[in-house]
Formats: sequence, C-alpha cells, structure tokens
Amino acid sequence: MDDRHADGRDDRRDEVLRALVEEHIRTGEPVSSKMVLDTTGLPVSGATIRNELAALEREGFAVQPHTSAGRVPTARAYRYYVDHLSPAKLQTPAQRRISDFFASMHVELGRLLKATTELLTDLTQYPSIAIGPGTTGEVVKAAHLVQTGAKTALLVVVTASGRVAQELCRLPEAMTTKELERAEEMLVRSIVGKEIGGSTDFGLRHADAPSPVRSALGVVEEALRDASARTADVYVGGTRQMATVWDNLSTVQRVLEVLEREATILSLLGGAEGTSIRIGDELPTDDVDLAVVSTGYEIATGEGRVGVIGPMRMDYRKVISAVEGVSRELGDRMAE
Amino acid sequence: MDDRHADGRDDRRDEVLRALVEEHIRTGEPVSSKMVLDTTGLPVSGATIRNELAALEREGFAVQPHTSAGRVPTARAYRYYVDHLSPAKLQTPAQRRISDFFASMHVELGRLLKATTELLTDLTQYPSIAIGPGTTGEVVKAAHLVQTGAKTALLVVVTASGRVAQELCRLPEAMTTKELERAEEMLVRSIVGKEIGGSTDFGLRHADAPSPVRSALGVVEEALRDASARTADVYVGGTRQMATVWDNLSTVQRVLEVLEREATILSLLGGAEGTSIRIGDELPTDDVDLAVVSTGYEIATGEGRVGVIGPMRMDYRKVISAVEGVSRELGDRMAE
DNA sequence: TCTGTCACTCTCCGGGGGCGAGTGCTAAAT
DNA sequence: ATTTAGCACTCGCCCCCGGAGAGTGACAGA
Repeated sequence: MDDRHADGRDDRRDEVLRALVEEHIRTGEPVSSKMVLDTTGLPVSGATIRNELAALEREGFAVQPHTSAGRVPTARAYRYYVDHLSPAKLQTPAQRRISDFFASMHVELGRLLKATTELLTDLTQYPSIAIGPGTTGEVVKAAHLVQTGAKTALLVVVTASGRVAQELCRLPEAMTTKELERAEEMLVRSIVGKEIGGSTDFGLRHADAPSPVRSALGVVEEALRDASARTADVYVGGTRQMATVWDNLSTVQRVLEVLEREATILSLLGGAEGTSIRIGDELPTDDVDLAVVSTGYEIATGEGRVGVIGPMRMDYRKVISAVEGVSRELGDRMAE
Repeated sequence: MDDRHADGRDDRRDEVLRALVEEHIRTGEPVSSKMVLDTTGLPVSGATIRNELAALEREGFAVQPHTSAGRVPTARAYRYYVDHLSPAKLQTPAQRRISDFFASMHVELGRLLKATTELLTDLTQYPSIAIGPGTTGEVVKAAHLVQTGAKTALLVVVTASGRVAQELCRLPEAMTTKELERAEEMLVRSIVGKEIGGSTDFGLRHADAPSPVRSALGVVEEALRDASARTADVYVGGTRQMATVWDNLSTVQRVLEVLEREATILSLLGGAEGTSIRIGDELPTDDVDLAVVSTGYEIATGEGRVGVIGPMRMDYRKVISAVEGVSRELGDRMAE
C-alpha cells in the first residue's frame, strides 16, 4: 500500500481528512467545506478547504455523491484515519463498566462469552462477536460413551479446563449395554490424560477387544477427530443494533446473512494478530459498507477473539478502546 | 370468544373472508372487491362483494387503510381463517425434504436443533425457533468437578441421554487438588444414577467430610440447583429472512430484540399444547405484526417445541404443515 | 499560495393537477 | 329481501414545476 506523502507530510491535509472522517462518522451526512472549517478551526478560508477536499478526492480519499454536495470518505480514508489519525485510549468510565462486568459475572466460558458480546454492544452500540478458544490441545479429563439409540452413541469429552465436546457416533452394529460399557472403559483408559488434538492417533481401532467393541472404538476415534476439527464456538450479540446502524433493509439482510454463517464469522475475525481493523473490501465479504474491529484474548487453554462489526463509518476510537478493554479484562479474568 | 354466525353460517361471507386473507397473504396489498371476485369466482357482482366486505369491516375482520382503498384483514380475520377456513396438509415434496434431512443428519441434539431451525426457514422462508427439552428429570450418568481457578471449579454433569449441563461454582475457600478430587468423588457417589431436577435435595451439604470439602459441596449443590433451573436451550435460525419478511427497519429491529432475549422466545412458544398459532396481540409482545406457529415434539427425555415466527400475513398453510412435519419427524428420529 | 467572490449545479420540498383504483350509495331489477 | 347496475366521490400516486438552499468550482486579485 502506498502511503500518502512519503516525506513532507501535509499536516493541514491530514487535519482536513480527520475532520472529514470524524464529521461523517458523527452525522452520516456528506461533509461540506464549512463543516470542516468549523470543526477544525483551521485559520484558512472555505475556498482553501475546498481545494484540499478536491485534492483528497483526486487521491481517492473522498467522493461526492453528486456535484455540489459535500464529501463522503472512502474506505481508503478510514484506513488512513485509523492508521495515522486516531488517538485516544479508553475513557475511564467505560473501563470501569468493563471491570465491574467481569467482576460480577461468574459463569462458565460459553455463557461468559455470550454475555461479553452483550457487554460489547452495550458499550459500542454495534453488533459484536466472540469466538472461543476451541478445545484443541487441551488435556482430556474424562470421557463418556452414552447410548442414545440402538446403533448410536454419544461421545462426551470433558477437558481439564472444563470445556466439553460432544459428538454423535453411528455404531456399525447394535451393541449391548455391556459392550458399550466395555468400549467406554477402554476409551477412558486410552485418552484420559492425553491431549485432544488434530493429528493425535489414540490407536483405538487396534485395541485388543472383541469385535463389536473394537469396531465401535474405530468409529469413536473418528468422532474424536471430528470433534477436535470442529471450528471453535461462535457467539454473536447485539443484532438488534443492526437496524439502527445500517439504514436500509438490504444491507441489514446481507449482514444478517454474514452473521448466520459461522464460517464467514470466522473469516471476518480470523488470521490476525493483536488488534485488527478491517475496512470495506479488506474483508472477505463483498459487502462494502462493513468494518470489523477485533482483538485476540488469551486464556490458559488457548486463545480466542472478540470483535465488533459495524459500518465503515463507525466510531473507531470508541470501538477500539472497548474491544481492547474487554479483551484485556477477559484475559485477566480467566487468569484469575 | 364469540364465533361468527352462531347457527346459520354464511358460506359466501366465509368465502369472501378466505379470499381476503389469502390474497393479502399473497400480495401484501389491500384487497379490492374485484380481486375477491376474480379469485373466488363467486357468481355475484362486485357490488355484492363490496357489501360483504363492508359487513366484514363492521364485524372487525377488515380495515381500510383509507377510503377507497381495498381491505386489509385484521388479526381477528387471521384467527378466524386459521380456525375455520384453512385446510390442506403437507405437500409431499416438502415432506420428502424433511425425511431426507433427518435421515442424513447425525449429530447430537443441540446441533440437530440448530440445523432444524435452518431446515424450517428453508421450507417456509421465515425465521424459526427451536427449544430443547432441558435436562430436568434426566438421570445423571456422570459428574465432574474441574478446577478452573484458585477458588472456582466447574461442575459438569452428563445425563444418561447425553445432555450436558455446566455450572461454575465459586468455592468459599481455596482448595487443593486433593480436596477437590475428594469432593468430586463424594459428588459422584451421591448423584450418579439419580434424577436431576428442581426440588431434589442430594444432601451434599451435610456430607460427612472435612471442612473445606463439605463447604465446597454446599456450593456445588447450589450450582446443581441453578443448572436444573436454567431455562431450556434456545436456537434461532433464519434471521436473514427478516429483512424480506418485514418491510421496514423498525419492525425488523423489534423482532430482532424479541429474538435476542431467551425469555421472550420462551414466552412466545411456551404454555401451549400441540400446535399453537398465536397472532398479533395474542402474543406477549406489544409488537403487532407478529404471528408464531409452533408445535411440540416429544423425545424420550422430555419435550421441546419448534416454531416459525413471521408477520400476521404469513402463509399459515405452508408454515403449519412444515412445522408439524418437522416436529413429527424430529420425534420419530429421536425415537430411533 | 491563499482568499473573496460569483456563477452554476443539484437536491430537496411543497404545491398543483391529472389519473386511476376503488368505494358507497341509490334506485331499479329479480 | 337480495342483488345488480350505475354513478358520483374520495383519495393515494405520480409527475411536473419552481423556488430555496446548500455547496461547489473557477477565477482573479492579494
């Protein structure tokens, strides 16, 4: 990406760009030279601002909806804004709310993450997302095989940190309760204390056991693999905000579609380190008016991400500080 | 509720009402006398239909958006329609899709219910809801206490049918791993094989054990109660349809709000036997343009409900047959 | 390089008028 | 007593028009 002004940066133009972005974020309307002048307090005339704005348009930072309207920032403008022009860290009152929240929530991780999305939308007024750390790499504390039908059994694995994975197994043949108990016993013996994870082979299928039990264990091994391959759990909150944040039905629908597919959510947040801001076409969806601010959190058993999803003209300052504050406290909280 | 025509039912008026409702469902527009005439094929003139429509309006089954517009059915009209005028059962092609779906889905109950909501919206084009049977009354197969912090532990209970309940416990004092293991052992001894449920008292707090263990067990007992009191799990699918089903943002927002609160969802579906159709102000929300069609399903370990949520002018025939078909197959499937 | 000025462009808004859909009413017909 | 034909009337919709206002681009001068 080519930065603007390689050496002699133009402070005034930056100032104009910042005002353009911030005003448009605030009002949602095209921003006029007069608005820029008023908010920046720059000691120049409107004509000069207009020249700057025209220059910004030439450089691809702004567009006019029509001649003789103000300017609207482009995705590129937001990108420049968050990279170079956005200061300010978390205001204390919000920080306080976050601390209080985590101090008062005492529930297990899944419900905590769901509640965390609610907190994030309360703080930011945008829909939000959280993904859990998944179970890969955790140590198995207990395993159960529960009969749920003549030829089906449910595999339940509890990890040392309290996560639970479930997976249905279709047994190749009907089994008696006794046989299933035998299989469970062998399962427990071979996986408790080991790590659950992608490539690990527990050798269950070669277990020394009578035929129905052995073939069942083969299926269970496959179920184990499926369970560990399963994408991390995803929580979405604050969808109610969408109708206020985007102002037309088709956009709302597209965003709802995005948030309904776990895969797209993962791709919105995935593949990033630390705090990530993705604006417009930087996202793997073809929705244009979309931006995602997300950051990772780390807990003992792995890492996940929390994020906020909104229009390109979202309040990045507020959102970034909220997301980072929440992620930090979430990590602290889980470290006890 | 006063039925219309106590004895001498007026077949023609019913026919007009049916046409009014069905046309408005189809088009979403006010229905004119001419439309009614065309679709019913009644051997009368437009003037007669107009008289009938005026009568229906007097009786509260229709309203005019303005003078010299067609009629729009009221909630009462839909109520009468579904009670007296709606025939037709599930078309075979949809039935087929439902069977195929359940024949090919082999996952545990939670994911199955989530997928079921997707099936329902595929079939009906409306958002849909499923609630699980909860764990109350199920027999405990296994229980675990997992240390998640210095003074916190996670209670995990697995039932004989494979459901899992989790609840975080805040221990009154720090415990060693040994002590926690001892507590877990006693927990297992006293609840495995018993039913989990509201009023059962396992007497854990009076266990014969050293002090930190005993006080921990008291907390665990409370957590058990919390877990069994927890409302059944709720799944929502097809929210993406909302933007096509309701045509203005504020309605979409109100419905999103409704669907975000588990409590409201439960109240939308709750307290009904068999197939229930709730229209407009029969629902516990003050949203007017809302109707919910739901029906219960029964599986070995309890019962839940599945339903579809839409505007009052939804296609009740299609929705009812879809919901009933899905619920039936779901029950069959879980019976194996 | 900046500024003041001015003509120009384009949207937005309200009013007016014609059109068409659809009704309600009335008087005649069955 | 019901139904029908006919007709006047109402009202939303749409298009056009014109004025007001916002905002720009350009140009010439400081």
